[in-house]
Amino acid sequence: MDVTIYEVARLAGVSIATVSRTLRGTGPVAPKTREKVLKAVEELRFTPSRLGVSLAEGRHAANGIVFPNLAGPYYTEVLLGYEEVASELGRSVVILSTKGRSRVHDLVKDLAGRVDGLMVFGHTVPDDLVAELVRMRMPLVFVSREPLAGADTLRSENTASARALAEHLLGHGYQRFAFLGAPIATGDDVDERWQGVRSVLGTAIEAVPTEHYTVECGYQAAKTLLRAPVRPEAIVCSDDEVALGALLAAEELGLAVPDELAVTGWDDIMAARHARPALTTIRQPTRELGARAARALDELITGARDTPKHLVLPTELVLRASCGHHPQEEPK
Amino acid sequence: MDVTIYEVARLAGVSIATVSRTLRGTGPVAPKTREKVLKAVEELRFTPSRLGVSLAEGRHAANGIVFPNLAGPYYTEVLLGYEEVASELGRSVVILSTKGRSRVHDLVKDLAGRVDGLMVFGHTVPDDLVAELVRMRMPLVFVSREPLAGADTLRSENTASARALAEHLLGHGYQRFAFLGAPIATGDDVDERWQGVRSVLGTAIEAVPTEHYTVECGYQAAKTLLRAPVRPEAIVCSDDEVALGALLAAEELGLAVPDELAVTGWDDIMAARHARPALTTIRQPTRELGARAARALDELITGARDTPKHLVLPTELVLRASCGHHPQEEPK
DNA sequence: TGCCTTTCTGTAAGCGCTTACACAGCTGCG
DNA sequence: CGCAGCTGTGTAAGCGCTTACAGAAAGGCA
Repeated sequence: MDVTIYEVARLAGVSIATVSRTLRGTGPVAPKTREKVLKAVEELRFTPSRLGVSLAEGRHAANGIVFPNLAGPYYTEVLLGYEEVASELGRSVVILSTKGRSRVHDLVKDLAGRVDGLMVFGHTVPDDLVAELVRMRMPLVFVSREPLAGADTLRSENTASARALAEHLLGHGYQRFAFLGAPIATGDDVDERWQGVRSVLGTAIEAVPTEHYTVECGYQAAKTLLRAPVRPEAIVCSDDEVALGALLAAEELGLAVPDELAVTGWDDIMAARHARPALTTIRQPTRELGARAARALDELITGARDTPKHLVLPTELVLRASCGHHPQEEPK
Repeated sequence: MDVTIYEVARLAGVSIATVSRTLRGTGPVAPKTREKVLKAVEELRFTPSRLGVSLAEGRHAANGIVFPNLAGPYYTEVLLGYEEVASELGRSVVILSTKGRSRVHDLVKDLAGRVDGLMVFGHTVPDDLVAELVRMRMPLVFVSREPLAGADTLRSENTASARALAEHLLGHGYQRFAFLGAPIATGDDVDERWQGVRSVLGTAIEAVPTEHYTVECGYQAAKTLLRAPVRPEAIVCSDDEVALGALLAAEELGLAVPDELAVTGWDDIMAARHARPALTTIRQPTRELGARAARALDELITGARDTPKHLVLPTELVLRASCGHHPQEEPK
């Protein structure tokens, strides 16, 4: 990244404008001139400076993404879908993880200065900053968050599948339930799941918070819960990782799953399939979430669309062994 | 990102140089002037354009990272460690996934134009491009690749732990082995693992290739392998995902693990712990790999160091149920 | 042959910052 | 009182590109 357009121009015996035109294909260039320029470019191994181009064009050709962490497969998958499409559209992806960070505000702001648009998970960015970004017309797509004005939102369906799950569990004959991993923020995915489940089970289900949505926290909370004098027959978990923790706790306490205790997860991460018993869960179209976010962002950035869009993608109930026995049962 | 330093200067009644100096803290500024400037900045909600700053400073304040994909937890963890430290050092992270991409050459080149330094996994970048990047003195750190001139390399230990694993398996009394997920590139991690294992087991172990290092491919290859007239007593897998596939295949074929078949993985991903039987594997310091890469890159970028460094991080054998029964055995 | 187009190329003005350099106004000392 | 030495500020030259505009060369037509 040392040789500039000037040196190419000098070597080719033309002006920098001609070099630029040749390389970008804008404006007419005589075949002979083009040849000279290309030869000089080749010889000097010239690559236009991204900085120069961006400054002149007034665009970064890059997208940002803000996520809490990448620990689980969920965020990873979304990120992959996002990066793939962004790359297809000629944009790089700049990442920012907020987990365990102070100064999130500054970090996000810095990120915003490097990109043409931003995808944000849930509530990882403080509300006042969101407002500021909206005000300065930064193209924004939120994933897994309730709709808000001035930005796209993209979610996977939670309430209906939560109901379906709850009804399936009722079908198994369970009567006492717990929801492990109670919602932390109103309007986020977990909150919707909780609302959906409760709308079916009513007072038969009790919300049990966990500190984080991790295996470890799920394990701790489940151990406490399962040691209580009256324990639930089925534990609906906020996500697969918490559910895996619950499985560990059950195993440790000598409770057979699903015979003595049913457990369900959410997301269908890889470990869900490999756990024993395999985890009943709800599959999200993670990859597509990311891909759609990238496309939506592109529309906003290019100005192909200027009214926010709010989309909800369908999910799928995946029945495995952890919620009870299914002789010939037809998955809904 | 609309208001420029000129407008701030005008509003504050000073020159742009003074604004710049105030904001950066370079050079002296009279208290009263500073006040005026800060007030104007506040009022206009001014944030310096990253592009302008970078162009003038001649640096991006960003690092790149090239990985094959993010499917498994391995790359994810490394990425997280990398991003965390990079962010600490004031650098953003621009990602590039090469999986399923044509034009990798162009994509990497574009990436190189956006960052001050690059971390690259294994052999994801074509050799000629690597040579070119080295030639143009782009700071480079390779992870999980054999040392090469002109760049840092960072690996986790493979050979010794492979030997330890092989010896442990011999201790269980097994005599026929297979290595599932045979090395694809010479000098990469898997190759080293294979070499290490073979150096102990010699002709008692046979290499069985898989198309990719995934659960699916491991499953397919294992099924074929286990149906053969003479099947191995222990399968050493190139990584955990392949091993999980092997577990699935064994289950499907009605083979009890570990009683009729031992299986081991590599990496210690989350699913390894939750599989049943839990997977014996070798833990890599993934997070630290990323963190160290970011620091090494920083040294190279700032010029604190100019001779390449080649580092190997230790790994740890994690004994679980899948390799056989351990009554009171002391893990090595 | 002369003039109007077209085609091609160069000049120069940004894009938004940083910073070397010059200079003005003060302070303090001999 | 004069001058060296500060401190504080502005001017202007980049950083590496894109592109509007203008002008030169060449071709077409009457």
